[in-house]
Amino acid sequence: MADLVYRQVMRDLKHRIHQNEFPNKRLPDERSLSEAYGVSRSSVKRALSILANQGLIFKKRGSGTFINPLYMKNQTIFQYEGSNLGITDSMKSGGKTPGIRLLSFNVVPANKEIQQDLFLDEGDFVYEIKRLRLFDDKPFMIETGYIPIKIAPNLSQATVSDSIFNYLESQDKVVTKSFMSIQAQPSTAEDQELLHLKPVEPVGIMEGIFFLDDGTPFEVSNMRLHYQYLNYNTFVSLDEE
Amino acid sequence: MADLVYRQVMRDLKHRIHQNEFPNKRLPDERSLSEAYGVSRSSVKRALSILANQGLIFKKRGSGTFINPLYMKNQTIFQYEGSNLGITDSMKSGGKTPGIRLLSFNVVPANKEIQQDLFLDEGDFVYEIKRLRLFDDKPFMIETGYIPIKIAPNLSQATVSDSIFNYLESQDKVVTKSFMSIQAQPSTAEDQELLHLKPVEPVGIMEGIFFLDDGTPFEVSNMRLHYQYLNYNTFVSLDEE
DNA sequence: TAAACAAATTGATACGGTCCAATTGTCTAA
DNA sequence: TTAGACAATTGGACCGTATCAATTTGTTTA
Repeated sequence: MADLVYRQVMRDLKHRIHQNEFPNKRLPDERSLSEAYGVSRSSVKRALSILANQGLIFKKRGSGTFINPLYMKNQTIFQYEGSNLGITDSMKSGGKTPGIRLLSFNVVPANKEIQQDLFLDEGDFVYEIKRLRLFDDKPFMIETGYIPIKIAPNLSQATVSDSIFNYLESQDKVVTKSFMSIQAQPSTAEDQELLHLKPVEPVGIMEGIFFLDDGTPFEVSNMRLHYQYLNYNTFVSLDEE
Repeated sequence: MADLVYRQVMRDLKHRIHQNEFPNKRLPDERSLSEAYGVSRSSVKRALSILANQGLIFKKRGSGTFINPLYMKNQTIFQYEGSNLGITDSMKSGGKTPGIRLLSFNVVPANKEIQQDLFLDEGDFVYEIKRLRLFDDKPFMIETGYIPIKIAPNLSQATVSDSIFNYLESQDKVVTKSFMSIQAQPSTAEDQELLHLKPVEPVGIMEGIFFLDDGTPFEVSNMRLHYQYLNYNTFVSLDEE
């Protein structure tokens, strides 16, 4: 994984950018980089185009390749790079202690919507996992997830009380894609109780469908977040590449 | 623009997918496509990789390329493709009538945060444009935008009462990238008045920094949305390409 | 019949070449 | 002095090839 040429170039450039090796905010041209690294120009292009998609650099034909000044100026807002899909891991990386309290754990027939989202048939069953997520012992999110039993037939109460994504990895299944939808709503009585919210305080809603590597939809998840913990950052590019 | 080979292939494949030309959810292999379209395999790969990033298809080495079942089953949630950055255009595409009411229009010195976001120096001035956005005559969003005067020296009250992005296009400046941050908050008294909200109803906050094609940060915008209108959808992939 | 192996299929990586398009700087002519 | 022509630089598009790796399929073997 770490030996791919374009990834090496990508990583090295990222590193050099962080080291402020290009104070004039301008990278060497592609042909020079190709020669300097001893790789083909195609590989350099590939590395650069990934960095551009991540918002680190901007390419301008006829002029050169430049570092996004914002990326250097305010690194905190740019935490997007290498973003994590799983909640547990995202938290850990912040150096805080994540916690999980299992609220309920059932097997139920999939309703119409879930059938559609998870590509199931009439009569298929799913786990319904309702969990309260904690952050340094403070509850911040109510999560209701649905997972087809035929994809993970061995889910136990113990497994589900920990990170499901970590469990999956141990089964050689990797979640690398997801479709997310973000909304806001007034809090319900249950929200207020579980998340310690005042009546005027809202919840953020994140609904996600998570996919395995091969495109199989694996889980639909409905997350109700304490509003102060919802902060979704993303770099949007309309280049369609 | 429309004559690029990989875009033609991409568009044609997208079209054929919509026409349900691949009922077995499987696309022809890359080599066949290359031959059928009379283009190189590289171009086919490029087209396919864009479609994969958009979540339309999944590629599986050694097996083939498959259509994301969700993409066909529920097209409404997948409106992401070809997403629009500008508010006005996004609305129009929905077949509804967008409206703008100018609340205030001033030139003010950029504060520290704006200086940082827009890469300005101490003492630089920016337009401060506060507008109420309407949707079929119903207010749904309060937008406060800041634009450096040195980038758009000729902004007039009339210009600003219409779509700024459309104005930019007429000046041959294109906005293709943005950095967005999404949050939720209880509504303030002003929110409640302008957006017709009850006290318990929240607002969605979208903050965005918009970039011109060459990477120049062009505008910071703070958008307070009626919570029922905040619905941000996105396809997330951890492949880093 | 089932397991092991071999071959064909299919996408991934990487190279290097050709030509094009946008930008910038320079030189020239009015 | 300035406007326009020209050349050099730099990224973009596209092609074709070679090789590798994962998966599936077919065949052989125990």
